[in-house]
Parts: sequence; structure tokens; C-alpha cells
Amino acid sequence: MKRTLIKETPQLVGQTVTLKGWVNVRRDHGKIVFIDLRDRTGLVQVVLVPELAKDFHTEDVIAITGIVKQRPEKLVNPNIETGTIEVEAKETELFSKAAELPFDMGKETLEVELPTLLDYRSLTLRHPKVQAIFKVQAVVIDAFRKALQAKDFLEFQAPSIISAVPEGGAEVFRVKYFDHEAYLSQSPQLYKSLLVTAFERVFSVNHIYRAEPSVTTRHLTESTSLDAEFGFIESWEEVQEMEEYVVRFIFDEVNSRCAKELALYNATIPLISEKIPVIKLRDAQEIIFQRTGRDVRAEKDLAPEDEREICAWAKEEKDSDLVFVSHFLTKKKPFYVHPDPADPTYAYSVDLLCRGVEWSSGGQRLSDYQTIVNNVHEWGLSEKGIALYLQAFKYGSPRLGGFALGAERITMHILGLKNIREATMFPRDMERIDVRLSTLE
RNA sequence: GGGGCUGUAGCGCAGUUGGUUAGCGCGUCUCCCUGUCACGGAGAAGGCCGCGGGUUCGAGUCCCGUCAGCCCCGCCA
Repeated sequence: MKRTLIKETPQLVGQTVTLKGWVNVRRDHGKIVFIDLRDRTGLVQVVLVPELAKDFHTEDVIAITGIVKQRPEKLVNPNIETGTIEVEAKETELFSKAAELPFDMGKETLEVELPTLLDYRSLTLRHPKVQAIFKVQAVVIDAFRKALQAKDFLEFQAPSIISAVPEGGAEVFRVKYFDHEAYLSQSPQLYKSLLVTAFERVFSVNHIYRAEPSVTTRHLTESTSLDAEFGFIESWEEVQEMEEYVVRFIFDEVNSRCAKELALYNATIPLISEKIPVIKLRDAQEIIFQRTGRDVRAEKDLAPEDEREICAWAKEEKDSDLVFVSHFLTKKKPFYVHPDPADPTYAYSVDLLCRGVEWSSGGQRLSDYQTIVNNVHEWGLSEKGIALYLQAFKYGSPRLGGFALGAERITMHILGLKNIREATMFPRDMERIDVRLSTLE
């Protein structure tokens, strides 16, 4: 018989249906047995006689053929979407038996610590509350695409294998590449910029790789970067405005498409004011000094503590969970960053902070060929490995800029997760590639 | 790389100033239960207290080492 999805059952009262899915939980009452069956669309209560319930256990994969029945009013369960009905089983079939579970899967919340959550990833990804994280993430990424497609951006696939390290700063993974050495890309930055000279407006959803020896709650060695870049801008503010539009678009989509998922985490979309406040690094540091007495005014960057403080300021003073910080030090940024002509010490760069953490960085890029070449030398880089990038600007380029958002960080902060690994299906860090590396020795 | 904290049953945890037989909840197994929905009730199994050494009459508890994990800082296109 044709399979019916669980979410369809409330509309099929009186009909015989075949449901296929996993046993979420079994409640045995002797002469009557209840099974909450789970498929990708939801949960439904199945009523069975013991003979049909067999020895079904949590996570067994089964099929149930039965009649959809309206529940009497006093038996309605308002907590599940199919709570007005139940399915009275007439026939059951076991597809696949589940081994004894290492923890309780039938609970509303998985009560496991992070290492257990990841050690049993194939299993924990079945849990509805865990799945909610990745539904939100899928919507975030989809909304990013939709927002930029609506502005006529072209999606491209950036390469992961690169021949030279143009950025400096972050550590890179080396890979053996036949007789040569290559690297894993830390960013599609140079590709998206050079593509602007061909397509004007481009974006990409790519994995990026960082060999930073960082063990924190917000760093991964492999993560998903949402990149956008576009040309013919008038100023760096246009980049910041485009980013604001994209972030707002993402929030709207998540709000309208993920109400259920947000509710599971008791989460609310970050508060976004009519206009996200934009503040220069030095002004931000002055504000921190005024608020806390902590003098960070000579620092070259914001420490995590500073990022939290400036977010607190934005929240209290500007009614916004988000805040842009601009004009970082040119020398702390990569060679392609565009200095502010008014004071070249500072750059047309802009980070987006949300709920205490950096969500993105972006800004205006250099577009003048000779200036770029000079900077390549000044930054101590080699022209050879980035020849294609330089070529793009040699043959004419519009004024350009762009930004990159971290998909996992957005997901994490929307849902209020404490560790970015929770917002990553298969997180890689210094100690883990699917399994703990220490277990492989 | 620096600092802090934690390793006790499958999972999540408690365990007093060092004291006799190692505790709780969930899960698992057996039995009972026709209206539960995190069902309930009765019973049972399940532990080299991460590992190694030390102090002590006596160590889950104190000390040293080691391994594993978590958090903070640093680093972070």
C-alpha cells in the first residue's frame, strides 16, 4: 500500500493508511499499546493490540497499516500536531530492528553531553530537537541564496584546493598535490573578487578550512562560509547596507519558516532595529572605556570581551542585537583591503557582531591594479600564486566590495546554542574528525 | 601555547571531615496494567569510582604523574 506521511493523517479521518517510520516511544498498558511513530514530517500516536505491537522498541523501523480515528475531545493531545487523531493499527511490519540504545531517544530533549552527542552523531541526528537545528541552518543558507538571487547575484562554486596562501594570518592545511604542495582554501575571497570583474555580482556557499590551533566554542577547522561580492559600489557603506539587507532577509525567512524550530529552543530571532548601528573601531573602544573603565583604546582589534561589551551597548542604547564595527586597522587586514583615504591607517572594513560574537567580516576592496601589486609586495606575498587574481584587475575592474557570513555561527546564535559544534552536523576540530582522533591511535 | 574545572553503571548526575555493603533519575530485562502521550506500579541485572603510583590502619574522597574531556584566554581569511 502507498505510504502516507504522518503530517497528512489529521486530514484522513476514517481512512485506512500505511505509515512508515521509526518507533519514537512505546507505552505498554497490557491489553493496549501506544506507539509514537516518527517520520520526517512528525509524530503520531498509534494504538495497537499487544499482538500487533510485537516487541517493537525505540528506533525500530516499522510500517503500520491502520485506520485514522478522531480522538475523543478529552484525549486530544495539544502538544503534537497530529494530537486530534490517532491511528488504530490493523497490520504491522518490522523493517529493521534497532540495537539497544546508548541513551534515551524518546525524550523531548536529548540529555547528553557534547562528546556523546558527537560520538553517536548518526543516532542523535534522528532526534527532532537536534533536527530542528539543521532545519534552521538549511533555511539560513536558502535565505542567503534567495536574498542575493533577488539582487541579481550569480552563484558560483569556489575551489578548495589552492596553490598559494594569499591571506597570511590564519594557519592553513597543507595537502600533498602530486609532486607539489597545495593548500586548503581559507576563504573564496580572491575568487569572488576576481569574478566581480567578470560577472559584477556573485555569491557562494562554500566550505572553508582553517588550521588554527583554536579550541573554543565558536571555532571549527571546517566551516560553511556564505560569501557575497559585488561591483560598481559608490562606497563601503553600500557593502554594509547590502549585508544588512541579507541578514534581515535571513531573519524574516527563519521567522516565517521555522516557528516550530524556534519554539523548541525557546529562541527568538536577534533583535534588529530599523537601522543596524554602525560604529568605528576607535569609537567602539571609546565607548567600552566610558562604560567599563577598561582602556582598550590603543588595541588593534576587539577582544572577545570587547565584542560582548559593544553588543551590550548596542542592545541597551540602540535596541539592537546587531552592530557593525568598521574601520579596523589596515595593517591588521589582508593586502586587498581598501584604506580610508581620510586616514589610511584605518580600512574600509566592516565586521558584523551579533549577541557578543563576530558573525561576518567584509568591506571595500582595492580595485586599482598598481595599488594591489604594491600591496602584495608590502605584505610580503608572491605574485605568482595569485596571478589570476592580479590579472583580473590588470584588465579593468569596477570599485568592489563584499562580505562573508558564517552559517554555523548564525545558526548557533539564532537558537542560543552554547557550542558551535552543536550547529554543525559533522564538526571537525583539533581533536575530532567524526571520531575522536585519540581513539584511532 | 597559558589558565581553570571535570572523569563514579549504557546516558545524566550525587557521594559530608578519609571509615564498614557504592547511591539517585532515565534507559535495559522480567512481571502487572484498555486511554496513556516524558504513562504508571512491583522486582532484577548492571561498577577495577579513567589509568599508574604515593600518603594512611583504611582512599571514590588527600597528594604526584598520566590519559581523556569541557570552559576561559591567546591565536583567528
